[in-house]
Formats: sequence, structure tokens, C-alpha cells
Amino acid sequence: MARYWLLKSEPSVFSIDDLRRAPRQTTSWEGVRNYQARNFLRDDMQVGDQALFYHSNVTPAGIAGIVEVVRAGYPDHTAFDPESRYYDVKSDPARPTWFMVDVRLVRVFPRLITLDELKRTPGLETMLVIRRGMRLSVQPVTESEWHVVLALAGGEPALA
DNA sequence: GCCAACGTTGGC
DNA sequence: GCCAACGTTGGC
Repeated sequence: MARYWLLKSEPSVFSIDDLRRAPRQTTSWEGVRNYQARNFLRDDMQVGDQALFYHSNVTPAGIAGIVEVVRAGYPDHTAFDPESRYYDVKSDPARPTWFMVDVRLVRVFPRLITLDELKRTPGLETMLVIRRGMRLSVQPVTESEWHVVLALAGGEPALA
């Protein structure tokens, strides 16, 4: 049973356009350094799960499209690379602390679904991403929330 | 750039 | 284990 997720990325670091131009429109979701998010990546995300691609720390913030998990959790090797911005001196390759998944672009929405719009949409009242102070960068999304968001995106799928 | 909210660290 | 200090996130 596929699950639904929301993945945050700052577009100045990695945007949905970057993913669209990436080889095979696939990327590793590296650099998550929060334990709760790590647990989702390591333990819960499965091949075939789909995720909303959320642009954070930008005006306006919002959902830009959909990705699909194509590889389940595996160690985030950037934690072992001193040259990486995600290097973590305390992460032991023999017992990795941090994990990542691979995702492939499924769809770019014809327009950004803004955070403000999410907040005003019936059916999304308890969606995690609209919660004040919610910093979790990997979040579960319920099936009903998923369908409401896709209805907002509207129209025919804008395929990647 | 500001700053509130949050997660982590580390002294005790 | 407590909790103040600190660094980061992320909306605005």
C-alpha cells in the first residue's frame, strides 16, 4: 500500500526545475539532518510512494509538483564526505546515522499551490505543513489530503 | 533581513 | 534529567 509524503526543498538549493533537468529526472534526497525525518526516510518510505515537492524558504512557498520514490532508504553518503555541506563528523559509515531515498519526477504542477492557498482550503485544516512552526522536512500526508491537493492542482496532469 | 519557533548541545 | 544557550528553519 503506497503512502503519501511531503518533501521540502529550498529552491535556491534544489528546485523542481533542477529535478526536471536532472539525469532520468531522478535525484537522491540527500542532506536530511533531523531524526524524525530520518526515521521516515529510513523506515517508512517505500518504492512507489509518492510525495509532494514543496518549495520552502521562498516567497511564495508552496507545492510545485509530485515525485515518486524509486529507491527506498539507504545511507546518506554525503554525511561521510568532509567536502560536503552535509558532512557530519559524528556519522560512522559502519553505523550510518543519516539516510536518503531516491525520487523521480512525476509531474510539475501548472502553477504553484501556495501555502496560503493550502491554509484556506477545506479538507486541509490538519495538514502538517500548514502548522505554525512546523519545520519537519519529510512529512506524511494523508490520502484525503493528497486528493484534495491534487484537485487544487487541477486539470490534466502537466507531465514532466 | 527580521525574528519566532524549533531541535540540539552541553554544563551542571 | 534539567534547561539555558545556541544554531537553524522558514514565513514574511
